Amino acid sequence: MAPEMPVHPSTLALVAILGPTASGKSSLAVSLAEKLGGEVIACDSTQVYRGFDIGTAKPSAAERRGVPHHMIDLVSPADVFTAGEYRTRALEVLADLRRRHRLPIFTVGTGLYFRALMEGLADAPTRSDRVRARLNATSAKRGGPHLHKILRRLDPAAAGRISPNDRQKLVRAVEVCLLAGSPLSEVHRAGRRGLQGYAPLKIGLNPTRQALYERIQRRVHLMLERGWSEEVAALIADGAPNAGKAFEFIGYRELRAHAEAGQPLSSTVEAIAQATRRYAKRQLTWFRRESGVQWFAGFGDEPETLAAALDYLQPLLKEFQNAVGQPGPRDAV
RNA sequence: GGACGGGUGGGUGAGUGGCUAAAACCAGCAGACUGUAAAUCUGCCGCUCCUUGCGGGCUACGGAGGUUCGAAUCCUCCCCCGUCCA
Repeated sequence: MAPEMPVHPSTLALVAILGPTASGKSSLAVSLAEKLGGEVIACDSTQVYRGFDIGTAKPSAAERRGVPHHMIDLVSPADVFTAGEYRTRALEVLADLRRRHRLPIFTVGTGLYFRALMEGLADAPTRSDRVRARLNATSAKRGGPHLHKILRRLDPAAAGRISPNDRQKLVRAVEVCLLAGSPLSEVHRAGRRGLQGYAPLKIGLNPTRQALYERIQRRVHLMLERGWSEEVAALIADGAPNAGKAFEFIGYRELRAHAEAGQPLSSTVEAIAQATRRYAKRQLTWFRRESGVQWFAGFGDEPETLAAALDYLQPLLKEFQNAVGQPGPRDAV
């Protein structure tokens, strides 16, 4: 989307490709990077984990075709990575690309991370495992709605927005209230600082539901053929913690259950495909709300989609100085 | 050929006379989501009409009849499936 305001000389373009899993974001990103002088920045909560490669659809060296990729393989399986860390580190990457005059191209699978980057996060305390342990213990003892009662006292407005059954969000809300010493709603009201100096050009991939579901089904098999089970076995052998966040990822939890409890492979495959479909749906729900997205009907690896995306982007990119294929910085207007 | 058991909404499956358009779960669809987000949570889910109401009509528990004020639920016959006996 073209920026509404007059373009300040220091404003740079930023391309973001949004789409559900298996819609071909990575492929399109690499092609665009080649054509436009860009580098790829993954915006994906799972690809930051080292060792979790096949099931997170991390692009292989061959698929990257020499285009630099960022925000991949940042942490080990035992770590907990968060939206806040994503923002911090992605800002560093952006600064680096700015210095080198490269066009940032995001592949966005995790809507929250992208929003955290673009709109910022409130100045809230980071997660505290100590507080969480306490909250989880009491809520386990006193029942689910107990947390909700606490939150109603601390922050009635937030309590109104969060379901009494939503333990995860309740824990976070209470945690912030306790650590910040003021209601979460107030912390949010204080505002957040969004990304400055960039004009986001958003491309959405939206193949038909049926085609997407078929591709998901095929991709599960493909990943297994590439050695997904072996990867999981190796991760278990290397001591990747069972309780760790990374083993919550789709497919990894199912394959671990398959390896450990001996679930039949066919039902495992079905479970993975199903979970992936539901995930894709949630992603689409999120992306539909994203403003200024130019939607394309096909998959990102189809030549027509690439051509259409270029048609859309190239005229817009003329305004900015960080896209190659342009005659450099323009000195006359 | 005989003896049992069973056929319920897209699937699994509860329901043995009215409170049942029919539990629950799954699938599907829609939505929310500011540090776990591939997570977590919410709503809808036979068709249809409108004055959108704990509203009206229609269709529905293998098929056809019957009993009853009232049947997915009881009876009769038929069809299909499973197990066992011949």
